[in-house]
Amino acid sequence: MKENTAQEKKKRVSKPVIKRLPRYRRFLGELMKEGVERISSAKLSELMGYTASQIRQDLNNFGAFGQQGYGYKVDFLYEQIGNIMGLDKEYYIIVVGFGRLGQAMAGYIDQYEKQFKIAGIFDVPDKASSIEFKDVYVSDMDSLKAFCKKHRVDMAVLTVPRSEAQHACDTVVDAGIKGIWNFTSVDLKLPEDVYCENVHMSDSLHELSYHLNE
Amino acid sequence: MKENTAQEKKKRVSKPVIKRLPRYRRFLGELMKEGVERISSAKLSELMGYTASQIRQDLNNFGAFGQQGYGYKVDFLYEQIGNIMGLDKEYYIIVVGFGRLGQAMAGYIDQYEKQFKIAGIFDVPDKASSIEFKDVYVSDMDSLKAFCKKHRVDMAVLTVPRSEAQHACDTVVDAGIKGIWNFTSVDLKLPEDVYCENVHMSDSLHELSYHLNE
DNA sequence: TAGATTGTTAATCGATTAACAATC
DNA sequence: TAGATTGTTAATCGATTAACAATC
Repeated sequence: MKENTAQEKKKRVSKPVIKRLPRYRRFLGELMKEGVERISSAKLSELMGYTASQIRQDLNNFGAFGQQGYGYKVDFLYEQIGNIMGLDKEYYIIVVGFGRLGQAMAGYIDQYEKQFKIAGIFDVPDKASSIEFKDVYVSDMDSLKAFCKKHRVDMAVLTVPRSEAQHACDTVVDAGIKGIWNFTSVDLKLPEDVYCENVHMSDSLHELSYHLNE
Repeated sequence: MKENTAQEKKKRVSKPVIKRLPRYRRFLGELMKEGVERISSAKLSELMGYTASQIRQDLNNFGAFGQQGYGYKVDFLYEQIGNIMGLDKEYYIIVVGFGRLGQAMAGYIDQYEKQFKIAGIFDVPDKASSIEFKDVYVSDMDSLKAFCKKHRVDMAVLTVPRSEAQHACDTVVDAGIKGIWNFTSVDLKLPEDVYCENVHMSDSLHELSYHLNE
């Protein structure tokens, strides 16, 4: 994972650009469904609310995907952006914390994110093995590290209670996992080589509250 | 909600600042729990990873909450930021879509977000009234508008399937709701006076995938 | 008072937008 | 070829950081 890919030849891509990538792909996916074959940055601008200039700048961070005088081929661009984000590969995920939210996320991943596979589910002993998700049993947290030694695991979804968050995180990091999808409303302390994507529900709700009062 | 509050005397506060507010409050809340009474921007900087300069700039968008030579009183600042975000008020929420995710969110709000009250729950007829959350029955979507006429409703949590998202959104907007907490992985089309806070799970997961491949 | 730390103005940096030459 | 639209360089705008006078 450290070859000199398109992403790395150029100087580091900025955070705002990366944050926009999934949305580009999502819109292109919609266009594909509607049978649209090509699109110009101007049309995409109208659709997405970014300037055409920004769209072209964003894409040119990764390569020249368009054609002068023509625009972009929708399916080609969709695929390219997918590749840039690594969505051409498969990922094995474990779910840590299998309450309502953990179950919802496992269901979501299973149903909508085909290249992400639920490899294992972990929770405290009294919840462990009392429930089951498809063909995956819920195991005791204590067996997490051993499990990761035995099976490939690329990321962990953290859906444990606030109070368990840092401890669960430490366990997962200790097991060698490098990607965390964090739903715990806590900012986790992490080593540098582990990437954590936060879904801070509480922050999000409070921001909504702010805007209602503007 | 249009008085000349502190937020509005000064020129419009920028989006990045607003996004940081909930996180400030969260950290201050932690400090309070630990019994810390005062904190300087320098200490907070260490803790949160923003520069001290940025912290002072951010706060001074809303007023002068500190004291030269002393720093900030933790509990006072916590409360002020809460006020700025409108967290001194109560909000009535309806949950639209009561699958696993809707149930998880209702549970989360009920347990952790005390000033947000679950006023009603809506889903399609065959799910309606088959389940129940605390003292709230699940009603048919068709009754949503009438419900909002009768009861105060400040926001709607959308947790319906992708395919139903825009329709559910239209229903909610038609019922006069001005705040939407959107979990549907779809960008909703909205009138200008409705604010929508998105939790795009799919985008978030794909961003994580990107970073794993850097 | 002296020391500390804010509030605020000025300087820098980075991201967005505009412009246009390259080219399909 | 003429028209359209990209890729890319240059200009602008906004956000972050630095600096320092005000003041507790």
